Amino acid sequence: MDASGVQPTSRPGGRTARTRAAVRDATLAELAVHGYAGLTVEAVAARSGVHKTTVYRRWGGVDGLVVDALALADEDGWAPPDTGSFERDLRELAREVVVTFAGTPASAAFVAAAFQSERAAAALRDFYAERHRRSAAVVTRAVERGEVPAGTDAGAVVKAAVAPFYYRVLIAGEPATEDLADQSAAAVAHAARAGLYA
Amino acid sequence: MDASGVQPTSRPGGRTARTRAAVRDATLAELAVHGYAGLTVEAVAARSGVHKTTVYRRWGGVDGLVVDALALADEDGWAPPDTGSFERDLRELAREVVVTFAGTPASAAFVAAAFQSERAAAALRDFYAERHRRSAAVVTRAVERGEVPAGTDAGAVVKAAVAPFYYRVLIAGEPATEDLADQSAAAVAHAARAGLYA
DNA sequence: ATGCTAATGCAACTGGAGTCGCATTAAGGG
DNA sequence: CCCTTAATGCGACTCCAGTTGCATTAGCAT
Repeated sequence: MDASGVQPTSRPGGRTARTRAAVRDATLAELAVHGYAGLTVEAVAARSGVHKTTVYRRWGGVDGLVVDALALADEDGWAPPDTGSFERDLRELAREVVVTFAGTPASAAFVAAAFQSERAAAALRDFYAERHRRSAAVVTRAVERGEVPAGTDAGAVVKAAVAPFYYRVLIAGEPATEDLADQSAAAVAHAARAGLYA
Repeated sequence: MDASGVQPTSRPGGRTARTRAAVRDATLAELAVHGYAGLTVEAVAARSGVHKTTVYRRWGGVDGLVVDALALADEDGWAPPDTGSFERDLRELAREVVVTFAGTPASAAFVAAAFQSERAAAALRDFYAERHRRSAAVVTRAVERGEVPAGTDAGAVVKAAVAPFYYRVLIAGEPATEDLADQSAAAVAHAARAGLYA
């Protein structure tokens, strides 16, 4: 599938690439200032210097802008932590979530977009599926080291460790701290070692 | 605070009450069919037989409609399970989340609304704060029975147990099953008994 | 270089969300 | 029962997101 969500072009030359980059940058800037609820095609067009008709034609609307921005995040070379210790890996994973939400204003916007648009929802599902696929290595290595019993559900472990932060920040509207990351990682690691995620 | 979010009326007589009930019902019906993204004041007005001007005046917009509907859920007499066992209580709590999301189309809409409107976000925060306040009894009773060490953070325990379901259903876009509820409850109970949420 | 055409720019148009001023209805007090 | 006025009904109006037809610019092949 076309990871970007933007219609492929048969003429990917200089101007087209410049347009796309300008729109992408403008989208992230607008998201940082106004959030998804305040994201408008018109503002992105004005900020990027690209005509709004062009934005509508190539991105389809605000949801397409977000999908394109999300595809960027998917293309980064992210890899899960590898500290040599299961619990420390989980802790780093959880801390990363906290830091990302605090430092990347667009992250909550991606979730907000998913609630408004099926296209954005599909892109977000793909994004998280890929993250979880990569994160499974944390559990695999723990099994190899004998820290965790074989047959442990890697996906369930990773999701249990990070879910409280998404829940607090996005659903319940509470702040999340790194202390909570330590607590969550310790609790999940303890249960996983006992074989409760098998 | 005015739990409903609707402007209080100095004439709460028959017609006003009928109007509000009709609009509330229409809102829930529209949410069930179109979700929050497809919720329009015009459709609610048409379905309820109330003029759209009235809806705008009393509810302010689509977000107000959702806030009012959410206030209803807040007024129910919900109480956390009390099975006599810590782990079974947690399991019931988690299963309730799964069942509610499967059976109440409006539940996801409340979260979606919170991403679009500060009013809705505040209402949802209040809703969850109240839920957690009531749920803390599960942990309190477990402490009294000696199942869990004193000083355990009740909020953290409850959130850890239910967060994976919100995460899966709302963020990652995966289905949630009752089997996962059992797994989550067992893992959290195990960690709590070990004093990891103190 | 030059012609073809994909990609973009541009302005006018459409449609629906939300507002406003005024008319009408009915709740509640006397 | 009648009077006051809160609450609602009603239609016209504004405003902005999104669309459309046509003009212009610039990739890319020859």
